[in-house]
Amino acid sequence: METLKPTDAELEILQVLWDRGACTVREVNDVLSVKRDIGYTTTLKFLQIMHEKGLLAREKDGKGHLYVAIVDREVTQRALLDRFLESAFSGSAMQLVLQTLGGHKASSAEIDQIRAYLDTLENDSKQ
Amino acid sequence: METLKPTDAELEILQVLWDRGACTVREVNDVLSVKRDIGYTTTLKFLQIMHEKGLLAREKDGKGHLYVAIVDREVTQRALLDRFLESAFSGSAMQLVLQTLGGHKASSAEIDQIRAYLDTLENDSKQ
DNA sequence: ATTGCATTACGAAATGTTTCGTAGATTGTA
DNA sequence: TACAATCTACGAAACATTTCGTAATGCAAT
Repeated sequence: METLKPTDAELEILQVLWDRGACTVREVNDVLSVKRDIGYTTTLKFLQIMHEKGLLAREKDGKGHLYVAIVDREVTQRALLDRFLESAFSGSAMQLVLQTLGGHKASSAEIDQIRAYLDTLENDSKQ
Repeated sequence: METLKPTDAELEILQVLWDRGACTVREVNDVLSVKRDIGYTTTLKFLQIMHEKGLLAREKDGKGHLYVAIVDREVTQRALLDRFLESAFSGSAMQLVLQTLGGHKASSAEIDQIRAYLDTLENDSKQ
């Protein structure tokens, strides 16, 4: 089993498909075009490559195709996170969490949510 | 100002230099060799490239050189984190924190440390 | 059936990254 | 001084990723 390691462009497309479900090439391209210049056939090529790699499924839809993500969002994020944690933070989850909390203002509600989650972590470890 | 975006190999080397301070090519190569096969001149080439790019400084040291990281560890990690957060988690710091806490067991002490930090965050926001 | 338009398929150029071979330079020691 | 060991510089191959041009195909409306 090949390690799950989408390229930047592939990840960009996965986000679109995770958010919106099955899409045509044109739909994906329209979304990507908002953020940056990209040709239609470039987007098409990415989708074809990702389909070959087994990241996406596709089905016929009238003239063209619908593409849909096969790989699970959370599973993929977890794999990416593990890799990133190791390469950028030498595996220190603690440092990553503190840096994240420090750099991106969280609302009181979010802070409470994290507290609640910490509580469950602590309780679980005491079983 | 060019965006701070070290490649994987460059990041690997930065970690070594951040941990150990100024190093010779041989020292860096010895560290990298523990994790994977890599030729001496490969390591040398990386250090030269990183020096050209302005990521590293170097000074003469007897026969060879000593290389030292110019870019700051926390600044670099922050830049990497921002990019990663956007590309892998669509910018949701919350999701990233929860996934990190969920996947990597933290000690009670670490959990307490995070709680303490959340407290300061909440207090600061009330000023 | 023919035309026109959107789509697909293919291939390859352009770019970025990693890897190392080879040649030449430097230093310490016999 | 000359030899051996170690280091640097350079260039290029190997590999991965991104990008798009062009040609072929499918479909719909005339």
